[in-house]
Amino acid sequence: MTNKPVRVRFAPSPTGPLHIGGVRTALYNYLFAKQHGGKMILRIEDTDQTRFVPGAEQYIIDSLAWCGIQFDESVVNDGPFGPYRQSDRKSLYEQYSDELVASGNAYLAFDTAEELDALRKAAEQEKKTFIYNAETRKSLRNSLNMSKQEVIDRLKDNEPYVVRFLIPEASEVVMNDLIRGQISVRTETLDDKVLFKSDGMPTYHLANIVDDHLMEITHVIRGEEWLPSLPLHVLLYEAFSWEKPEFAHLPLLLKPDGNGKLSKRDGDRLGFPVFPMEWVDPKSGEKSSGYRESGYFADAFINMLALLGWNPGTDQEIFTIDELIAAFSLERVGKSGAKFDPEKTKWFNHQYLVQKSDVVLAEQFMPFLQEKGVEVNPSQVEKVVGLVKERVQFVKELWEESYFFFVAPSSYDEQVVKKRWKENSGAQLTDLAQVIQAVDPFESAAIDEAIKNHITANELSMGAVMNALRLLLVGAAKGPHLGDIMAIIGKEETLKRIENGIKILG
RNA sequence: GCUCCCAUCGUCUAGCCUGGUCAGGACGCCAGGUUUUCAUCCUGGUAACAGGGGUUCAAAUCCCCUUGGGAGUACCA
Repeated sequence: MTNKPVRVRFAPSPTGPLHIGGVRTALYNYLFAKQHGGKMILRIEDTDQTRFVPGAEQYIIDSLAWCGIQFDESVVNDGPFGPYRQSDRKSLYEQYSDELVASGNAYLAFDTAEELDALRKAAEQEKKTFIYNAETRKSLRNSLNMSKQEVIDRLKDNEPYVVRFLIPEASEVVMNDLIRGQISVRTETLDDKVLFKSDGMPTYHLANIVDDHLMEITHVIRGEEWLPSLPLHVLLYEAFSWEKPEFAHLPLLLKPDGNGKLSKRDGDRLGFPVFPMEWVDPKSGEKSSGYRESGYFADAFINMLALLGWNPGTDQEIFTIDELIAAFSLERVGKSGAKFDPEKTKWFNHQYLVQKSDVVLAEQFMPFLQEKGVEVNPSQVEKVVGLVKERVQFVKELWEESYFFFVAPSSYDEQVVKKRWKENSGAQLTDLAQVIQAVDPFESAAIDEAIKNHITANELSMGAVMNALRLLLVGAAKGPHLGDIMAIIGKEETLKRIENGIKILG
């Protein structure tokens, strides 16, 4: 490991929304950078102009901001190593491509895409894979097989060409991965990847190495899908005689059912979001749900993601972002893919919801109340939220557990009526209403005491009376302590509900 | 097909490097308890070292094979 200041980058391609696997990669980069007092860089890798999706770059920026992942240098937050969008760095790459050709590490190839396609198809017919390598490159149309003059003539004729990396023959590439340890591959199995495309843009492989070098990236933390191209990247660093960064390839996020990499489609198919924020495809108009819109807290979402593939080695599961920064380490990132569990994500959200103050929750609950046409003062909502927050996972579920604080029951749960409403219930509650009427001040403890005394004095059944009372006040067999409910809705409303209920149920 | 990576409860995982605790925790599920209801909460339970060979007094742990899974295999990233 070097002792240079840590610089890591998250380098997405703006070809669509960022899914949770990408968010996790960004998160691990962020945690690593923060822990080491280093810099976190966002670099947009848009070297493929054919895959440009409008809005994707902004989506990436916005959703990471929602997650609380901040960048020290990015397309919107310029720094000393910019620009941070590869299309804006276009003019930079050709010289490096040329340098590799000049040093004999790369060559020009004039094969057309159609020719190569045909070759691949033919190979496939024989159950083989066409590889542009030592075996085949000698019989293809490239500068290795041409005289200098022929190459010059073709260039003069503006014949399209690509630059391919010349994979060294018969040697072993030995690589180190911070998570997996040493990995080695024989160069015979590698192919001469295109570094520079005929459209004047570099491929990912070239741009990524050049930019990581120029931006002085010290640690490349990326998804495991990049592991197969690590040998190429290592060879590229060696061809340039550049110092390589450390590499860490993160295990993949797998779909909850069956196998395979988690993909866009899985989310709405299985009923949970795969994106941090809602995304509307600009072409099809198709909508994909997001964690933010589904009611997840950003900190709960991040906490859940952090534990998916990494663990602290202790029993702690709830972490603030600062605790994550302090505890994170690449050494404790697992090697195997993790199936994403939507249920546990909800549990995390519940944990965070309960921890939030009543003031904050009331504030977030207000819009839902307004939507229901309920008018209440904030302090009232705070009290209600405090009483019911343990019962829900999401703010939006608060209504279902607390509507009876705001509106009188319009109907009574049939099952409960059957079970709790007896012939004498009406008479008992009429008497009880008298007792309640007399309570002053109208506070939970005082109400409880009055009711208890009344029940004891008259030798009534606590369960029978209270359950019937709950039915009239709530309309169902649910809700917090009855004394608390009555105190909050007030004496007048309490009596009204009792009277009204007796009228209906008899 | 080929190359590379991976393999502990249904899921996330600890334990593996430095062999020797009934293989630990969490989510889920089930049961019991608390409670005037429901939920929370508390207690308990369910459930795993993929298989086979070695090495060793002793293997989840070290080695090999098999099987299974994943990724990559574009002038995409």
